[in-house]
Amino acid sequence: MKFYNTLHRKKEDFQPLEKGKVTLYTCGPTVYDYAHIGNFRAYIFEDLLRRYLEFSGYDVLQIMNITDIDDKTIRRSIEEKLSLENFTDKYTASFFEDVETLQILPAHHYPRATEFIPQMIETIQQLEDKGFTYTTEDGSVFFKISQFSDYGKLANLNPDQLKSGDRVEDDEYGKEEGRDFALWKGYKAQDGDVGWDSPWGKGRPGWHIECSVMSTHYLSNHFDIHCGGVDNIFPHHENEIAQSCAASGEAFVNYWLHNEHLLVDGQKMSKSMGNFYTLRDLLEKGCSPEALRYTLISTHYRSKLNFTFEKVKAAQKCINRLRELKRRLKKINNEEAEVLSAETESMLSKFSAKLGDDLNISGALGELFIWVNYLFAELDNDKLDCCSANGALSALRKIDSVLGVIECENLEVDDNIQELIIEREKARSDKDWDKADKVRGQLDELGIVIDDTPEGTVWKRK
RNA sequence: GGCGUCGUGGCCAAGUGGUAAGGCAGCAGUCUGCAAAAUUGCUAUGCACCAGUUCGAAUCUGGUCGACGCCUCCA
Repeated sequence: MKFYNTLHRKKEDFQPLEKGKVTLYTCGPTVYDYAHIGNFRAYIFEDLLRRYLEFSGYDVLQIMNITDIDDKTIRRSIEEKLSLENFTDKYTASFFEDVETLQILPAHHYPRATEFIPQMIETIQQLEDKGFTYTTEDGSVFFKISQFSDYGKLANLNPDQLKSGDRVEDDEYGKEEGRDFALWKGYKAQDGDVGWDSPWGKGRPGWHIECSVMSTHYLSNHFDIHCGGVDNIFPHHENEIAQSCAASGEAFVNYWLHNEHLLVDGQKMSKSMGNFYTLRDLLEKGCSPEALRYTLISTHYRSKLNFTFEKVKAAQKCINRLRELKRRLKKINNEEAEVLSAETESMLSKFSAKLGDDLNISGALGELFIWVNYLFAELDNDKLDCCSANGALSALRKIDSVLGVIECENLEVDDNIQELIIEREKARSDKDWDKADKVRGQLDELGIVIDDTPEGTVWKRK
């Protein structure tokens, strides 16, 4: 199994620190708004990684942070006249709802930044004791990059060439050098009633320290994998490395995995362009959660993903095909023993091998569909015995433990749809084809496709 | 300016030296009350362009063109 490690800009064999176990930290949401599908691309990539590691037999411990204290959460909570806690609780809850909707496996812990203020202060104190910091007049504490010789290794930037000033208008916190970053931000009036006491006065933690403290709290100073979006490589992850290594004196993370961004119609998603989608927006537009999941999962994580509704539609068709296969396989006697045919075993091993090559999902799906095509042909020719069918069903379940798109049929049949189907069945048995077709048209408008099989009518999403 | 990614059929996309996986869309046949689904057949002499290495290149080397990202708090 190998992954592309941003730290060395190449694929590397994956060797966990402890045999059979993986410690995984995945950068989570800043809860100041509903997450958009670009955010979810990251979480779904991380979910695929987690599921594949578990599929491969690893015992994974995953931590995801919830950033509930930063400029945006403070500003927005004040705008909405809510306490920071009430404000962030709302969006944290909506995040968890979305995670569930998308069948993302929950992390084992979701630490919130506000729950770790004492630990952050402690770490900043350590850094201060070791001479990595300086304090400014307003009670802010900065990390002094010039003290950390490895700075820039992850982002492949030369720290001496980091321009100071270009994009940093505010030295409101009074740093010595533009490239230094805040560990602790002294209290300012615009922070409202948000602030904690510290050895440096009232204030709040910087963003980067949060991840350093919470990751090592659960996973120890040195752990296996840290994920996030490419935009986090610099400065966020670079700063995390500096803080963590400086504080502990130990190595921090062995493998850094970063996902590329999602584009909408070839362009960056933005509210002003009107191409900004939250999960809720897309569900309202009639996309199914599993089609969205498939869409987000089926492009390699290090490639840019251009989100289009054509892709969602294609994804839905792929899922329908897998579900249809499952339905047909289930029709064959289910009580007998399971036999993995040579084709099925071959598919499983190739599927796994492709994913083992830096999560080559397209290659893996290619192998899956070769097998799917083969099975449909066997089914059509009545060549599949029940034991092989059971084996195939079992393989399908294994595959879905990684993909998470087949079983999650949250097809609660809406009564209206159910009634229409029954109405059409009756018309058909009366050979009232006009009426049957009319009802089918109505269902079509509801996004439902009818499939008359020898065992009765089956329906699915368009 | 520095660092980095990418360019494969109508669309998406795998393939890192041995002669183009897979999905979607499309066309035709079988099946069906008609559909849908499934199935069968068809759809890239070519992988941005040029030159080179090689018996052989989408894959390696050099160059050209084009798209994009990051360079301080955005997944």
